[in-house]
Amino acid sequence: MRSRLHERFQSALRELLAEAGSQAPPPDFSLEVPRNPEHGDFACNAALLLAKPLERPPRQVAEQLIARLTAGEGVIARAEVAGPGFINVWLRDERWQDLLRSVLTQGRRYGRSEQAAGAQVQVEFVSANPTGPLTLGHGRQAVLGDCIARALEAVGSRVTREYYFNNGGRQMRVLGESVRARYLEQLGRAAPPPDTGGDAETPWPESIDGLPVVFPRDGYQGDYIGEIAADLVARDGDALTEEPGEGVFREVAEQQVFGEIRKTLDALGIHFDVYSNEMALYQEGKLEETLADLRMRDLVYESEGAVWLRATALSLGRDRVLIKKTGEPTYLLPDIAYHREKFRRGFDRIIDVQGADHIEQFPFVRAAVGALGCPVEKLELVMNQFVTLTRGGEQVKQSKRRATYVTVDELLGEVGPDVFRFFMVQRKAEGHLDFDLDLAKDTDWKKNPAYYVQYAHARSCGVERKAREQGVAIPDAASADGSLLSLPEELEILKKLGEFPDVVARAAEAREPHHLAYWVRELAGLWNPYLQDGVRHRVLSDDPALTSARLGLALAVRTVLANALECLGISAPEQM
RNA sequence: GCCCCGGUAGCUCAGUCGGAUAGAGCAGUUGCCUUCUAAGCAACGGGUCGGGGGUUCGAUUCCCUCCCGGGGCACCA
Repeated sequence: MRSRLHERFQSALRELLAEAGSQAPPPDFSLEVPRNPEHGDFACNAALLLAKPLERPPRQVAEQLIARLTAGEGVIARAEVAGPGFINVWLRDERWQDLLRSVLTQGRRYGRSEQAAGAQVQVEFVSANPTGPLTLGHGRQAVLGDCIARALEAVGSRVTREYYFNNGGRQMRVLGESVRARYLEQLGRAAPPPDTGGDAETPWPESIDGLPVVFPRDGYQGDYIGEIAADLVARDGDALTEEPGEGVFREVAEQQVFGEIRKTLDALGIHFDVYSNEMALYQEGKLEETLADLRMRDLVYESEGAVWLRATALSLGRDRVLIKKTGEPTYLLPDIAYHREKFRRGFDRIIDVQGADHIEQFPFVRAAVGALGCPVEKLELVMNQFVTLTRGGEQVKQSKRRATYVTVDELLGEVGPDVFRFFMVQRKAEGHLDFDLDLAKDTDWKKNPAYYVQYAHARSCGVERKAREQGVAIPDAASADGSLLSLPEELEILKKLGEFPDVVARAAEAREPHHLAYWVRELAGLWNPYLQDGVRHRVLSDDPALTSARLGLALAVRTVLANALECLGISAPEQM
């Protein structure tokens, strides 16, 4: 609806400019749905922008534009100049009523488009290393990344969802050592680690009561480590006590932890197309290759026994270590190699979704792959801030170190995936998110926005069920007739439905799926009261024509609610 | 100290590449209504858009500066 009107404005602008002998291209004007309905269905600021190049007062320009817009047949019912020179436009009611038919015709496709048809996009997200269960921050990112992917798919992109993890470095070794220590403890061959209260100054004894302390100082304290160890004891008894290093334990732990992560993601309805890892890059020689190519461009030097990236030559603030003096790479080198592979795989667009604690690294990766000749304008970063959890009106303390953080699994157990997803996606990514557990657990549909939206859908289905029971014919795309939908609230709902394709497009382009969550809440906020009223208007009434029209509206709203929820990966139940 | 992100109603937050009288939900007050699924509708109250300066027809939005909160500034991930 908006895009057609936008074209009309654009051609009117061109005419006006040409007439005045101006070579200037039409300015980038706005055409928006105004907050205040008294300002029309759409409001346009074009005349204000054109006033200067045309050297005429804005209101006069507006008049001339209106004359051109309203000439000939009309989707436009009326247009008027307002304020300093805005043009407010009202469309004919029929234009909105026709939406009923077009929504029902398009069905599940309504809202989708081909704006980005065929674009190959990679979205990399979560990418948590398999050292423990997913935390709320990961959960937020999982939902965010998946919703971005869904929005992109809705505008025609072909999306590869990808999960990359580091499994070659020190953290995985510590993971293995932690499991080994618990294993030995359970067999009575090692002492449990002392509680230092997280204080790095407290000494770490080599043994307690004659038993060695094997648990590493920076080991993983979560219960899941002990569980993995217990599995090993049950499976192999004490056969592993003589294992030389942490290797066996590390492999088992990685497999187990990663399996759990995938289960969690499954429960969230998130499925990755590709899992990449650091070890594969090693095995394929990608690190050496990348290092050699960087060296060729004089971006590598050695100092203090380490190998450095000369990032200052790429106008970054400082140089950074690529290979530690221990001979082990930092995460920077594999990250650079990995991103280079992304470019080689031919994506049109590469989107990294990363937590706020990771963004420091991004400029270095981008600069490095840029220096290696990759078209970095295709690479973009979506950053997401942390999640805090509020329970009983108080913030829940989270400490990764002491493993007292709340996991995605725990929360899913309390609220289920639909509520979890809705709450995680409803805030813009770059802002902090306060997860209000009391509200999330509240099953009162009126209060809990996730249920409120789902309930709007379920109710519409209920209306249809009731209609069938009463033997009322269910309208379809061919028989639906919106022309009887003339109550203000009905037109308002139709206009809302008309916004949906624009909302999807915006969510996709801006990588901001929270707009969808807001918008669908607004639609439900119009529809639930409409159904609730039942006095001023009933869907099922004595008037067959009106019943058919309103039933058509119910079907259309239900379709759009379902489509919007689909974009958010949330189910649209037919009953609640 | 430097970098990134926030600061909008009592609370949680939207706010369209600069637009008109700044919005929603929840919470509060008042009146009405009694339902196609679990009550809804209407009205009211509530704001120096963190402070100050600048840019211009116009700034919550852009620039500068300061304050507050979160995160980051490793040969940790």
